[in-house]
Amino acid sequence: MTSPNDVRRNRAGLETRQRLLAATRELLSEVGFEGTTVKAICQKAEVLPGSFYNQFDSKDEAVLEVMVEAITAVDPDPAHEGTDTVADLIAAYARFMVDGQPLSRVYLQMATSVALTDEPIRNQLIRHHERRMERFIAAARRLEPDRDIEDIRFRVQTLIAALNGLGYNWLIDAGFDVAGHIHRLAEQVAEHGLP
Amino acid sequence: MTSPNDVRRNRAGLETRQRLLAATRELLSEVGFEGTTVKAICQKAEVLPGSFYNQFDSKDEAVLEVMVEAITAVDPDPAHEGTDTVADLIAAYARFMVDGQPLSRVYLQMATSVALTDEPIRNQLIRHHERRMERFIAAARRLEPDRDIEDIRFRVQTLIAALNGLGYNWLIDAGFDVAGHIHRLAEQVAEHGLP
DNA sequence: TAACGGTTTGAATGCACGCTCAATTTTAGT
DNA sequence: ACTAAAATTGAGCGTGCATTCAAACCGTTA
Repeated sequence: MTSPNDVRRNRAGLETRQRLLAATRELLSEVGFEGTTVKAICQKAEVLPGSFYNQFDSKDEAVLEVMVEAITAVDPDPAHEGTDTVADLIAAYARFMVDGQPLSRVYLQMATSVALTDEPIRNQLIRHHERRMERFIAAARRLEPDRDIEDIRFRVQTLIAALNGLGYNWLIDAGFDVAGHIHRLAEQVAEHGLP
Repeated sequence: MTSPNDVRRNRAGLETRQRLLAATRELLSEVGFEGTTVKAICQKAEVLPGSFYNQFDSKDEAVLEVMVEAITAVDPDPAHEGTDTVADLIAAYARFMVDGQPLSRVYLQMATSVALTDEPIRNQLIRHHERRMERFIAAARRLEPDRDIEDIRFRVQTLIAALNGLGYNWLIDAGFDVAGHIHRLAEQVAEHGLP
């Protein structure tokens, strides 16, 4: 066991761990899961394979840690839960996309690669998605209390799908202005309610 | 060269080729690009590796063929271009998703895995996406001729992103009712115009 | 400063991958 | 039936992957 929680570590070791995690993040975001090899991680982190395995039991352990990081990073500012508006939530997603790099790119990629074959990751993603849905729905009911709850649910699902879809556009075509597009979407919702 | 166009082939060879392509489609859809190994393809097609390489120069050639297949399959009924409505196009996408399996799953996966590192595939995807945008925009202008063209462009982009996003939901959570959701979306557009 | 233990080293291991090939069998035109 | 080309066989090759390990190296603390 070399898990960081049950072993007394030196400062040097913790630094190495951080460098390895940063390298894993960047590689996952740039070249995807296939291209993220232990050798590449070690080269980027300027560390030899033996040190990698002093910090992690396996390659998957490092990758998993970055992915869980990515999933939790999508949920912005949990303190405001219960008071944020739909426009707030949409804007927060745009911010996560652009400022949250490279983690945001990892998040988008994950959904259609590792999540398909890795049961725990998939379940975590699905649970996260449901939580996000509920938060959007709560905000939408505050915005339009009179609208039918089923209708709100349907519209929120479509809205979140659109946000993710725009993210995928951006993932493939780096020139696509996600932030601008999502910002305009947020304005529209603020003015005219859910689409 | 073992390309099927410039070599005289026997019936047996063509059948083997079809079986190998079918196996590749299914594997890409079920286990993604990583899990799709030559050995797995051959086992599923009940063929030995030597025969695979009698039909294809490389694993990538077979995978590429399936991916191009998937990209072109999204464009439904090109004959109706110029007369179809937005609701038609949306409904056609729902049909492709459900009936077009396993090709539709390959299409969705591709965008966030292979397309990131494979330049030709990425360009083909981007070009395809633009063509689809134009077709939706043309239909939207027929539906609402008075609306500002930039506004239509923005709404269509959001709409297509939502369709793709719903597809990704379904990719991860097989229980998600894409067809139903997209159908409801088509109805809404038919009644109240673009969201 | 001694010594215990975490850290780094880098060569080495085993394995799964894509891919090859000479021998053999099957197909199809004559 | 003959024959030339196509298809199949399956052992085997090289490569690059994740991972291991004994030895050397330092940080920390008593």
